[in-house]
Amino acid sequence: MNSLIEENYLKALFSLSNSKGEVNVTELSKRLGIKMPTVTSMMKKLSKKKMVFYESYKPLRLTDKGKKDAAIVIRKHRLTEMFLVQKMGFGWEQVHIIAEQIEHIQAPEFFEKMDELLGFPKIDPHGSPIPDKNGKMVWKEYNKLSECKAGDTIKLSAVINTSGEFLKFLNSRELYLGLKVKIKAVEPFDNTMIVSYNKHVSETLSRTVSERLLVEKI
Amino acid sequence: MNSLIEENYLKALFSLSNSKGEVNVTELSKRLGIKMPTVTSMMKKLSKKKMVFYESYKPLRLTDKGKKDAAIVIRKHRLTEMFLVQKMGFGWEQVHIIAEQIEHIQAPEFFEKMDELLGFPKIDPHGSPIPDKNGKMVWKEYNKLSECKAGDTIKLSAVINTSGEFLKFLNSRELYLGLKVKIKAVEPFDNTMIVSYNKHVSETLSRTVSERLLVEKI
DNA sequence: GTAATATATTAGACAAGTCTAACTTAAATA
DNA sequence: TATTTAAGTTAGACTTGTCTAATATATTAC
Repeated sequence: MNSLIEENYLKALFSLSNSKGEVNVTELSKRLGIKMPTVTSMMKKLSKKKMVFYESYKPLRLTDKGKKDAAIVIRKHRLTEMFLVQKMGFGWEQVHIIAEQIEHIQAPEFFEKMDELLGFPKIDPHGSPIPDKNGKMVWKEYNKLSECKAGDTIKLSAVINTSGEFLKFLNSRELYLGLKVKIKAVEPFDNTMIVSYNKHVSETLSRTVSERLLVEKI
Repeated sequence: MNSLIEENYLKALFSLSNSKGEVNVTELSKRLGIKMPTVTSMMKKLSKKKMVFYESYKPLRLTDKGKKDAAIVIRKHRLTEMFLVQKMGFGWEQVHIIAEQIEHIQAPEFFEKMDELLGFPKIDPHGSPIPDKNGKMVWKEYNKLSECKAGDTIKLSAVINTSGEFLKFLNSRELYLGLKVKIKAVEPFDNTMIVSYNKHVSETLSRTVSERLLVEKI
């Protein structure tokens, strides 16, 4: 079992590893707002617990166990955020700080239940994958279509919040996962997108739609 | 701001004071599973913080501030339990340990939201009052009617889980708060109660009903 | 009212997590 | 390559919350 504080180190190390590749003590120290000597001593401790590979002056790396434990904390964070928004009516801007606390609750059933009530989402509304209860996660961070700009060519990769209505809409326009789409223009006024794909030379997608489509740039 | 650990001391002291009147170090120590010298030193600390009145060898007493802070933790605990049961589908036996952790989350909005989603309950399903967000609580612990026995005379004091259906049922039998009721018999088989009140010489109440009625013994 | 017992406190140690100051190693630069 | 600078570590102190052993105060019983 990891302490709350150990969990925070693991989580920070996990997300830094994913965005930067190699992680050094300075970066981890900055991310956590904790001085370097403290970080060093925690790395030694986590090394003893087989959570990180640590050698003096070498970059920091999580072990498989460390990765798993970190992913589970991230899972709890993301499920909590979604639960707060979708089931309790909070706004997205409010939920991060609450989830930072709830992610440390030790009660797997609690998060299983959230997962169930949310319909077992695989990706959160930011396009970040939600690890499963064993810490396994689909390896990709997606962008929202709404964040792309005119001229981009992208591949549709996932959808958020798969309501029947939305899926029906996608079907009606022959939009499916894996599809290559070119963004022809973006209306500055209401962010409506004009796109083309396959035989569809000019299709209009509202902001409501483009925010629910996750894509990879090509 | 109190630490999680301070909160646990306050909570324990609060509930012991309510059930026993005077509280001594031994009792608090037993309740918390923490050795007496540790308790003594925490009492000194909480005394410095104006949370408890502490004098060597004297009984322990919470200050108004201490009571308020304790009541807020209890509020969070009780709201969490109700939320877990009523909104997330947990069983009553599962929720206590989870609530013990969530009660320490520092995010008033989170508990306000639970309160709202639960319809601002004043009493939890055990008949214990839920303090308001300022730590004020109605001073009474009720018993469930279902826990009374044949021969008891009681006063109906509160109802749990006030669905429209249930209120309609109470109305139809002319059962109202404040009513004096005599328990004539309890069926050992299904716990059905035979009661009399006013002009109703013999009325039958199912277990489902008697578990939702909170009473005071007379 | 004194002895025995129960209750409470003091003193000192320990673990976790933090810090600052001083020192070491590695990397960058001239 | 020698030097300067950046990065990392060691040493030692501090805080919070815990413990055990020893001591002090109340309470109970005779």
